[in-house]
Amino acid sequence: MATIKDIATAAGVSLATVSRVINNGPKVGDATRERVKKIMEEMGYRPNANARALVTKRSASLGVVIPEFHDPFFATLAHGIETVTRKQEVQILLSAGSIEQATERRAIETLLEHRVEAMVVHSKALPDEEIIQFASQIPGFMLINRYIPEIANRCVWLDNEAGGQIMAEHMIKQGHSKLAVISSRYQIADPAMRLQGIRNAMAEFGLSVPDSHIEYGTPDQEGGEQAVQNLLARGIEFTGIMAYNDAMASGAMSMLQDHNLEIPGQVSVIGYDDVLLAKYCRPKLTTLRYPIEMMAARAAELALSYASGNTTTSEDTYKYTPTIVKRESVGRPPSR
Amino acid sequence: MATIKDIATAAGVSLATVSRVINNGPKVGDATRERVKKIMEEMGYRPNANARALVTKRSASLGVVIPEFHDPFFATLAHGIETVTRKQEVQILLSAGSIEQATERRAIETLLEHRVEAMVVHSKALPDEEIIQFASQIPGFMLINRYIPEIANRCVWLDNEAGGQIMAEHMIKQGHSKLAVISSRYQIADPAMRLQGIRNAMAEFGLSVPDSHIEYGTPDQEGGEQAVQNLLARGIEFTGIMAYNDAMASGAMSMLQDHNLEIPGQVSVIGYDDVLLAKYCRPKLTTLRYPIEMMAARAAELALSYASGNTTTSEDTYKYTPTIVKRESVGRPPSR
DNA sequence: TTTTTTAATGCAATCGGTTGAAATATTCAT
DNA sequence: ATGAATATTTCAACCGATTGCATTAAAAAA
Repeated sequence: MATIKDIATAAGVSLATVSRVINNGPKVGDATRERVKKIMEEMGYRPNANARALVTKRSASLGVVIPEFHDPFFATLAHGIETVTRKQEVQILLSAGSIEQATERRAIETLLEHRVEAMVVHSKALPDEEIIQFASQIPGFMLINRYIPEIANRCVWLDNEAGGQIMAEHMIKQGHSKLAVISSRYQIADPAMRLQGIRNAMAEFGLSVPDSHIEYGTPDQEGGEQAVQNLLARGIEFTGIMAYNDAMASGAMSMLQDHNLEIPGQVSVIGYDDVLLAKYCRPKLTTLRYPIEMMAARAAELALSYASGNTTTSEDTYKYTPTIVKRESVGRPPSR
Repeated sequence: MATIKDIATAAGVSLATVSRVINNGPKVGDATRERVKKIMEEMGYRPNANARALVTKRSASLGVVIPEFHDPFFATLAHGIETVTRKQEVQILLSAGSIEQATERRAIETLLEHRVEAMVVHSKALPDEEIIQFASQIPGFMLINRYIPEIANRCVWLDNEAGGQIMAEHMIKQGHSKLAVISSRYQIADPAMRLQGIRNAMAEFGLSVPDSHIEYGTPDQEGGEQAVQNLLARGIEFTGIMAYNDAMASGAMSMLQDHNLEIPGQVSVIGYDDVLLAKYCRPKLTTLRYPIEMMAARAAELALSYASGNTTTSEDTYKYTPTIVKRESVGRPPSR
């Protein structure tokens, strides 16, 4: 592959001049510029991004750490980031860290080795201190879906508790009082916060969620199916189910339907996240909109902005609150 | 960020020695090795991947070009790649090219600038010659989901025609003879090939697909909904629908259900791809399994292998054939 | 103890660019 | 025509590593 030196030789000019042509720098005569450009074209020259990053200390790329691509939620997140990197002509360097301390750490370190000056990180496993450490080390470090007060202006996050509250309030206002909860068994903050929000709302109306009405499962369709199965097997009575996410909600619906329970006629189901699936399943899922794409885009913009030297003017905080999306899976409880 | 020189100074040794410690090279005394390691640890040293790539001409990363992350199909593809890069400690550099010549080309060129020696490319818009050109330029270039005879050993692809055939045969064997087709309106090879396969199968049984029974739409849920709407509006009679992909199939099912048509009681629907959605929708979709994750992993392995100097022993070809996944959306046609 | 052999370390060139300062060429006003 | 001002172009140092070769120190053999 042709180097800048080859071009310089072919064009009969110095390296410096070629470099200036490449970067559309000033101080190059029009004639020379054209000639060099033509030769670059002919020789199929491509600047070496590594060499460039080395000397400029800028990499024109944004690092992203997510647990996995597979999950539609993270795919949407990635898509949000992509919309801004595309606009800014920045590359995406992806590193997957699967909700495990070691892999998350490794993922960030790899990005660090590539000297990406901006990164959007989704980390649930690393302790606060370590994240703070990274954030202070990397100007363009942005944390998504997690809030750490010490680095508030580096966090783009969703108010999970508010979401839980909104979810429960909606169900209660529809007339439900016997509500079951399907939560995630993973020990990260989110399920706990959503549950707390639910509890708050229930308390507000003088209700509560007995432990017997809470089932924990893997946060996917199977988890949802099993949870409902358990609930049913234990003979729990409920007219509504609040799920940790849409996948679980969808699994729950499947299982309910298998037991010939009508949705929302006999049981209402509400999800969380509003991923694609919510629109595709039947009945269409009433859920909470997690504006992850927008949030991811915001995080990417901020990361890039901080990386290029900007600092927050105020102690901005990037908190988002989910909103309810009413579709078909929630209705009034059976009158009986 | 500390450089190798800082470490060398701190440890009182030369750059070369530090470099050897980093790379676990030979020719370093045990005592020195330990001392240097300790200092690297203390100073939080991270080798600069750019500098390294520059001198070694190897980047330890794999480039990926896909149209978008959002689509579950491509998310799965990316996931397949990730399983192998994770194992081989290789980074993923993602570049999105949205089924447009210009962006696809740009995406590949960007990867080229980063001197990634291995890449997995999903390109539908670039002409054969250009792809061949890239392939000859880049030893580790692998093309996924497209077959170009001249570079057969660089292609990992699905036999779309066979898929169409299997799909139609299955429907016919179930007893269907009045079949409608919902295809994609995008002018890429895939829809045409799937349709051809369908035609072949029909012909085999003395049947055919009149143009009136084919609807074209965007390859997503809306497209599927509209297609069915059109079919119904035109008063076409059919007992089965063969969709271009699962999203369209799911849209089709929604619309059929909105018209109180039972699936599969009155109308059977078959999809293509077997993405997550197929399991989540109701009734669960009978579809063709597109082993994209496995294929992507294979492509990534090959890319990495070619990149590190291996060549194919034979004129291997990496063709995959879809298999049918029987779920709930296909049954016998109404006896009437 | 001296000479070989082997192990450990350092030197210095190199990868492909960027960029401030110096050198050279060109243009303009006088 | 001449010196000053301005526009082009080149020089050379540097970014942070790797690596073949030379050098030095230590261990083994004579």
